[in-house]
Amino acid sequence: MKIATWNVNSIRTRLEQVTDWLQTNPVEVLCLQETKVVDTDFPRSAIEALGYHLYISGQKSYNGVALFSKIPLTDVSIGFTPILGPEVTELDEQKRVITGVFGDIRILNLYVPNGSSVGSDKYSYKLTWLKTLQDYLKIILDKTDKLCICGDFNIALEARDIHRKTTPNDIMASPAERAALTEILELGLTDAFRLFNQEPGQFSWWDYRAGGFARNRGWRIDHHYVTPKLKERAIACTIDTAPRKLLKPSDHTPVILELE
Amino acid sequence: MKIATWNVNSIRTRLEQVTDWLQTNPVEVLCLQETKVVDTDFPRSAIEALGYHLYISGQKSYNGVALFSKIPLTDVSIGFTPILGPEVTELDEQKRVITGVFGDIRILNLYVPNGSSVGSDKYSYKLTWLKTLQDYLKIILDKTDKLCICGDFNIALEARDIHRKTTPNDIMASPAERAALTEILELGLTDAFRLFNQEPGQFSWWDYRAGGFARNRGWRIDHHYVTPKLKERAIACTIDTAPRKLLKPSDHTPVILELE
DNA sequence: GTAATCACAG
DNA sequence: CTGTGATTAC
Repeated sequence: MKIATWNVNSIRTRLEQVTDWLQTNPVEVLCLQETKVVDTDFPRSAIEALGYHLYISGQKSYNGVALFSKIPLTDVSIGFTPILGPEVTELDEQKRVITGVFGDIRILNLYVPNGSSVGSDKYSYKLTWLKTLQDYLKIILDKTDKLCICGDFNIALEARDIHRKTTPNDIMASPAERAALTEILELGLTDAFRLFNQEPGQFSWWDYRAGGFARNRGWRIDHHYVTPKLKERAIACTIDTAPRKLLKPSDHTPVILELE
Repeated sequence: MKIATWNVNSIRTRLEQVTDWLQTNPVEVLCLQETKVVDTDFPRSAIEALGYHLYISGQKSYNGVALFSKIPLTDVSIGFTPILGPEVTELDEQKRVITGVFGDIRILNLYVPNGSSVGSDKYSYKLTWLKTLQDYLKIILDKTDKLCICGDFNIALEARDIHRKTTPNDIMASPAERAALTEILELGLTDAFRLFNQEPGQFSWWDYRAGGFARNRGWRIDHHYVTPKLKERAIACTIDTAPRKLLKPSDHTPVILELE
């Protein structure tokens, strides 16, 4: 089975590209981020017409996540609150978390905050959010040993995941962000992409500005993280750059994990 | 020779439609209104590539007029000020007037203010502007007997030029507007379109809202007004509705005057 | 209904 | 550079 993740930067603007992609890439599960639309305006029918069940959590203008699945998901939940309780409802105002179970695999789709710039209020929010995610995962991992977390993490952990040298002041590569994500992975999660590919220059996002894609000035910030039980079943993990080459593309491109 | 007028509602948005139209309608002169772009950003080269000389006067966001001509124009001037002097510079802040001479014919391209609603500040501005136009034309007509004024007048003089009954409160059909334009025409100008067509339901503008074009709920507000010497040479005056049928059209469509 | 700008976010 | 949304204008 295949599980893909794609930050589409507006599902309404990208709908045709998403449906086209699903027709040539009929993955079992597609995790979207930055849908940028409230649930009532989500273009459900175009996706349902392709045989997918939809689970969505969106807001006006910003953020928003969606899960498309070939079979109905069970135990779907939205946000941190269902697991962590009412102390975290404020963090759920931004729609960044949705999860459900496909067969025996829990899939968690995340849109990690960008953080804007190191030291900003948004940076603090990102670190708080990651700490909360860690708390959330501890509970989830008590309940399942087959978890696949995927999404736009807005963090690149290693130099080879970035087209240029970075400094501690670079958002998405700062020590505190990397430490927060590393602590999370130490709960027992593996970067599925690096099971199969050790090359530098493997990117999933290229800034729209200054011809980032044309010059391959990208970052690998869209990830699949899996528990040991799923690591055993991983067959491939690939980045599909084709959608990024289209006219009016998202700044991100899909990443696909294949499990047996 | 053919002289066309077209309110394009943004030359940048409509550029391809304009160049397509000029290729099938290689008129000698095209007068544009509502170009909505400052002169430095006007897409000159696409028009020049079709063999036209350009004379433009634009501003940011609003208004803006342009003259395209197959041969260089002489005695080009912009605004009322070159003729009426510094007392009218304030009226020239909005770019609505451009003129030049093609062979022996002076062409004056106008974008008359819309006026918003009867009694508003913009309505007063429209009436003041029309009074100033009258002063301007008195001087122009002292110098030439071959004048063709064309543009978006934002006034329909007769009931047959409008799809519905109007009241004195209707902008573009109010008595004061009609009187102001009638006084101008009494300087010796003739509506070229009505030399050839007496039918009602001949429109050049349809509101984008409520399917105005589909229901033919239009107004004839784009005109050619000519002096007697040009009236003698007029062969035809037609409205080309084809561009209004395209995807993402201007709300106006071209009107073409043919002279011998 | 369509387009332009601005402010905001990424 | 791209997207959304508020605003203004026609």
